[in-house]
Amino acid sequence: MEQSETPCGLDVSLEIMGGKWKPLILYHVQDGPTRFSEVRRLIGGISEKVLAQQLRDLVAMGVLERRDHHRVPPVVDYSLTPFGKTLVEALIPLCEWGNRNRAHVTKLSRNASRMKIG
Amino acid sequence: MEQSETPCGLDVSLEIMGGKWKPLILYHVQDGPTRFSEVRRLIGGISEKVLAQQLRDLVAMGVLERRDHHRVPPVVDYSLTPFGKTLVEALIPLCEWGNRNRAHVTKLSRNASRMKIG
DNA sequence: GGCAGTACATACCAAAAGGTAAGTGTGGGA
DNA sequence: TCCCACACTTACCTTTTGGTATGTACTGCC
Repeated sequence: MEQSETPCGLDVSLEIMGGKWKPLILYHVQDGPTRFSEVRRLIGGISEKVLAQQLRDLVAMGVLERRDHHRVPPVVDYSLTPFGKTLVEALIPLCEWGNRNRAHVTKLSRNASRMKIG
Repeated sequence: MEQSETPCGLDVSLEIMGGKWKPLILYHVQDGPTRFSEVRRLIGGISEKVLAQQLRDLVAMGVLERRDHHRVPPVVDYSLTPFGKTLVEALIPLCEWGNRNRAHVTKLSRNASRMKIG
């Protein structure tokens, strides 16, 4: 990206939210403080280990805030920082694009894997 | 994602453009037909092998079109399909977000790696 | 023949990301 | 005492992605 001549900030955005799970985590936390187990449930299919790791990164990058309620059993929730909210706003178009094109892409994926086999 | 209760199409978008290089490729091809070597130059830091692989995927998913000019030396260019254009449009907010927050994120990255060492 | 330019492909490996299984700490209740 | 719920952590492994080095195909030129 260092040699790019056009202004593209995707390297920056991707540094924060790149990967399989971070975009989804950010999306699902947008409605307010969300508990670890609830984040996991909303996303589906992510292991506790990977979720913990990804949340830790997002907190470190200042887009998520972690609040420990000091209870037993533990109660911890995660919410977007103001900074994080700006990022999620930038993610929404991509989310909507996905929704609009879900059927089409599903078909494409099937065709693509057929071509690989054939 | 299957168990998600809120409509989030990010799984779909990420299926097409997920990963280190695809977003950047899509961004850099938006101005019209772009040759393999030019894509590589614009992006910077990507190997020929990985570029070829990523372009192949994007063509397979119908967001890029490959045109071979049947010359020697070979002349091949890649351009966005109409479908691909809609995707790049959805990527622009993320790109702009990255540009706006580049300095802030650079600082965060430095702090994050310091914390890991310390 | 060798060399050039271009767009790949192949072989093998490194690095990163993700996954499964089991473990830890804490207070509360039976 | 044991068991529970919750949010993690640790150990070890698998899968995916990216990387380096080299090779291939093609025509034209010296």
